[in-house]
Amino acid sequence: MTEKQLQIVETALHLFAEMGFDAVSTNKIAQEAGVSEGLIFRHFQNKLGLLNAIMQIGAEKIALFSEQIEILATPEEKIQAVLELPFHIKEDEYPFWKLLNGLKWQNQYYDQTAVAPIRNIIEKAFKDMNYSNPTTETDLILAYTDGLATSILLKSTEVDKNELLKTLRKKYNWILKK
Amino acid sequence: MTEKQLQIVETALHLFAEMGFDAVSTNKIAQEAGVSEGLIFRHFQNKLGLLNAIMQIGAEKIALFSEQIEILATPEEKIQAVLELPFHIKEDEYPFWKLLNGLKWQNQYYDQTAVAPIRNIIEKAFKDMNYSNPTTETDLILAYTDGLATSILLKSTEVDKNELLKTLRKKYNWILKK
Amino acid sequence: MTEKQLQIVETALHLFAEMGFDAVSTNKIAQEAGVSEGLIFRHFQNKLGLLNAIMQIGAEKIALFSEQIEILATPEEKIQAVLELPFHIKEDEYPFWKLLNGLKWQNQYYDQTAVAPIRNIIEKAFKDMNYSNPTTETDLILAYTDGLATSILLKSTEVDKNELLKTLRKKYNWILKK
Amino acid sequence: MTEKQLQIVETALHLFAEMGFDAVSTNKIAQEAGVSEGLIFRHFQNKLGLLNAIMQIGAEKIALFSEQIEILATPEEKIQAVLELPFHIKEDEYPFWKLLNGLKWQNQYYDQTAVAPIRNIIEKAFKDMNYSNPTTETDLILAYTDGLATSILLKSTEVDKNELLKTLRKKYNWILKK
DNA sequence: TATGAATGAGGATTCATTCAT
DNA sequence: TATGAATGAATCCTCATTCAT
Repeated sequence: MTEKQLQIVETALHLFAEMGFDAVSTNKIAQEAGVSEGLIFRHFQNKLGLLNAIMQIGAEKIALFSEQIEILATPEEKIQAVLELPFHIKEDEYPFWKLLNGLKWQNQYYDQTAVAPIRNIIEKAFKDMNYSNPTTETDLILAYTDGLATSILLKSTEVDKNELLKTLRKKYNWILKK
Repeated sequence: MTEKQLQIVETALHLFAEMGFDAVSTNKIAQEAGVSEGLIFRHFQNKLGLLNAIMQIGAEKIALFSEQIEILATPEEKIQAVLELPFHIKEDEYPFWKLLNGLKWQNQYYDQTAVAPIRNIIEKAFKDMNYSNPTTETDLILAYTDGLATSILLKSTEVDKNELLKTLRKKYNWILKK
Repeated sequence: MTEKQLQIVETALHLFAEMGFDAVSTNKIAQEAGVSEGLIFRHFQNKLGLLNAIMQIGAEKIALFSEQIEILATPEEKIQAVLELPFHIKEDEYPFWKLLNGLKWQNQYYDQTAVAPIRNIIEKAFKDMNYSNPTTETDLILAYTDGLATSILLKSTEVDKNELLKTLRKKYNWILKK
Repeated sequence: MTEKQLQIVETALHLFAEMGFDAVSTNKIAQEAGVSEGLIFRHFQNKLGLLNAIMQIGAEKIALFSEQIEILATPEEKIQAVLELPFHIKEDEYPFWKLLNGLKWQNQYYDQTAVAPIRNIIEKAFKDMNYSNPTTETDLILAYTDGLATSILLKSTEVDKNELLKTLRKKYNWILKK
């Protein structure tokens, strides 16, 4: 990716994350990125192509996350790691996660392949732990993860992440109790 | 509200919920509602006015929920009731909740006054139970609620709600453990 | 058709005829027609829809021509009538014929169904006259008609139509000779 | 002309001929010619310059035709030769003639100097034959030529050129009759 | 010579909104 | 109340053209 392509992608990501894909015009992206509008289309074909490029970059980051989790020793550690994922998102990755979460609610654009690897890890972990209903347990864990991420991403200034994590950890033995 | 106003509101709600506010044109709403485009503006001033009307109706429903919860006897029951809210959303209320969740990620449109009453209930419940950190506990409960709602709303066909609720309930004593 | 629709169709026809379909912008049509650009799309969906509307109107005129020719008594009269068609095009119909001729050379847009009825008349006439090769004779007549139309439409100021017709008529007995 | 220049000219000619000058983008020409878009402008200044280059090459070919006709012995032979020109266009010259014919109908682009020499030959021939109205006779011959060319160029697959020429030739004595 | 990134004006089209009826 | 014609600003996108390499 050239520098200008990166500028476009970064700018678009931030704008999409804050305002939503449809609420951001290509003109606005171009202006804020300091490039001509035409350049967006030369590099990404169309607005959706730009979104896809952004999502692909994000999907690669998620894949990295997954790999790091998969090498953990025990299923319990894996589950805990996923549950704590929201707490380890760096601030500069917030826009991507905001975008991903926002798109979930628009069935024209949402492609859930990006997050699928994470679900697989959890489901396998519960199976390894011989849970009778690994799918349901997975749903519960992911719902919790999802809710925590939402809280952190949207209320970052108000929520005390450390306090939240500390309190969450006290509940682990119960969360995992069969 | 006249019948035509209702048609407009209902149609818009469904479309907004599935596609997102910005992705739905007033023309599309008018067509699907079987009314003229002008009528939307006569009744709701502008597109945002229509959204506000929808949100107000929804806020009233949430207020009803809140009232029903507030009359419960113990704080534990209240917390449990909130946590189980997602399981009691009727299918015809899905669109409103989808819309609300989608809008959360677009800071131009989101108004969180609608859901504030619920937070107040939980926070007060934890205080009544003499928790040392009621705010954090509230955040955790609401995050879980939020995640469960997301799961149910977006994967309604795949998720077995009964199974999920049964498994969730097994964890209550721990969830609430100080 | 409302008055504004007619204005659009008329203006577009003239511009398309003089400059070619692709060389005329919808903005230009709107300005010259004294309407907003949006109105073109409300009434005709898109630029091609506008072209189709124009062509349909023209096709109806051609159909009228055909009917008038078909009621002639003898095959010879019919052939002569077709050959003289170019001389009877009224000035206000020039734009349509210019457009039709220009489009012939662009295989994206050309639809030859409009002129098909005329060919049928000629071919049948030659059959009725027991020509051994009615198809070829038809090709020759239509080529001549086509060339005459081209000459008249493009060089109207320079060509003396009366003189041309007079000279043409001297050749009829030979043109039709088997 | 370098090889790349030729590629550009050839490709552009074919595309212009099939789709029309305005309907072909320089980008498309570059892609189909396998060169960069910038090269078109280095060699031909602008899109119109490319068209002019094409037309000039064609004009030279027409000039060659003219010379071959002018050396014929009698005026009758010359007229016949022009009338039969369409039958002697080689398939690889079709695109140029198609382009020329298409441009006739777009008064921004059309330059009729290319075909002027042919008209002069005919007009002189009729004068040499002491026709009283050589201009009108010329118009008729050229209209016929033009119509025949149109038929051959646009319906090459359907029209049997040999049959057409044979039938045409039967009519010569009459065509030329004063 | 040749490339391809970059531009910005202009393209068709859609949009929310207004207005006469 | 309700329609639907009409608007014009804004949308996404394409275009011919330029320029650094």
